[in-house]
Amino acid sequence: MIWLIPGVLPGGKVAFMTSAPPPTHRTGGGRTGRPRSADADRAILAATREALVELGWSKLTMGDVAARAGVAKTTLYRRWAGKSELVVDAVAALFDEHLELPDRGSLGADVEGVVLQFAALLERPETKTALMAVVAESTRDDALRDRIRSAIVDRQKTLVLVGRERAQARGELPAEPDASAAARNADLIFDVIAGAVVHRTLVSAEPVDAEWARAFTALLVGGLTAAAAGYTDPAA
Amino acid sequence: MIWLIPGVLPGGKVAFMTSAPPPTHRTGGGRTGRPRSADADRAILAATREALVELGWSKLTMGDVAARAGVAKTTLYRRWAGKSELVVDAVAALFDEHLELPDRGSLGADVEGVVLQFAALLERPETKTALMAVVAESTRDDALRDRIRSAIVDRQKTLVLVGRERAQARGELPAEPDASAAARNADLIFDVIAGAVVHRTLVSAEPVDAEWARAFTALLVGGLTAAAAGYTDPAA
DNA sequence: CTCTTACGCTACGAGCCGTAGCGTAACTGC
DNA sequence: GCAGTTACGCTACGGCTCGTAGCGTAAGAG
Repeated sequence: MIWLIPGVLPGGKVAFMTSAPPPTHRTGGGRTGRPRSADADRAILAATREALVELGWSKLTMGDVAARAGVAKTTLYRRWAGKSELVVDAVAALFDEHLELPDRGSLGADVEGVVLQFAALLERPETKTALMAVVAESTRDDALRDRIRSAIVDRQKTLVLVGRERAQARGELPAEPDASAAARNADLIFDVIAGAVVHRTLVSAEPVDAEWARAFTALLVGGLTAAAAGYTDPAA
Repeated sequence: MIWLIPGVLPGGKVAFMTSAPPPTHRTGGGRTGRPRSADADRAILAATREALVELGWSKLTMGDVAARAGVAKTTLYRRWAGKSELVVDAVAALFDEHLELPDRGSLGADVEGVVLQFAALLERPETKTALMAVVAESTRDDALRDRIRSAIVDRQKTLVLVGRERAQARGELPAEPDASAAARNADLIFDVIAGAVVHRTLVSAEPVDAEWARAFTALLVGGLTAAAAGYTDPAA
């Protein structure tokens, strides 16, 4: 059983948090009783990020976070089902704050921008140690997977959609024939960009610098324009 | 301090395992004393894979694996420093067995083949739950990172190098100007392929089917040939 | 037959988990 | 104000996992 409760993240934006029991997380209106402390939320999430930097994912404990935040351990468990859920919300706030896509004038420049931005986010020790861990956890927890998707992944995917729209408006890319093909294509591009940056940063453990971003962008944009020109396997 | 000890994996191939104390892991010749049981090695690694399938990474414990393998818990700790190291060796054996690159006649066909092969490996519950977890762990453990690299990542990268060599022999791709550029390029392609497949499988949680593999291959090969034709950002 | 190393077993302190129980604090509606 | 309701802090707890120590035994090397 999963409850979806609208909650307010540090950025002031509304997100959805899944909690264990029915935690009635409202901010302004409604029910009776003592309301949950928004200060506690902020303190807990900030403490979580701090603990991630100092201890990393595996050595981070709920008790430690509670102590840092100055709240009781039970308060954490009243709001989050466990470490994974807590950490997802804690790092999701960073994605909220640091992802944007200013128009840089060309498809290539836009791609390069988003690559560097995403890479900068992944270079942070909080995200570096947390992201793969929660993804690993999500392979056995569908609710957690949905939480990651809505709190983190979808925010990145938006950038791809915006970038493609701009490129089409500029005439750099053709319009998609139908909606489902467009969606498949966007998913593909998203997996390629996000996957390459993540793999470079976390598996190969080498920096996404300007040079790499340029080479990657050339490869991707080349592929996109080639595909637009009707490329198929020459051996087929 | 790290020791590198040649050991024999299930496939019969020789791999390198890092153990905590000086465990003198020899098979045929050398020192005095009772030799380590190769049967125990096989049983432990098989038990680890079995436990990964049933329990997943987070609920797998050293005690459980020892019980399944029919050995004492202390024996595990005599050979592996902890859960991460053990799991890396356990899944590395799968990569040894299931990665190969038959010549399919064209660059596109080779890419598609390796994508599907890698995806099939990632669809297994053992690898699915383990790979991201150990990568996450490795962000705070350099020795573990090296172990992952030599036991898993380098085996995949070899396929990229073989594929490129073939493509160059076929005339599908030009020869590289210098060695360092060639290495950078191979790293880029590797991060793109492995990253996209991993991201698609584990983050987007959608299958790498024939259709996706074809679309991805078209994108990548298109980018490679475009780059070979001297593509640069048209807005630059 | 001795030396050396690996193994199985038991036992242990330490740490974290997640929850129960209780008294208190904060806010709502009457 | 006052009752009703919900959140909070605190304490305590059983249960589990960790990683190690100690000891007697098993298996090869010389």
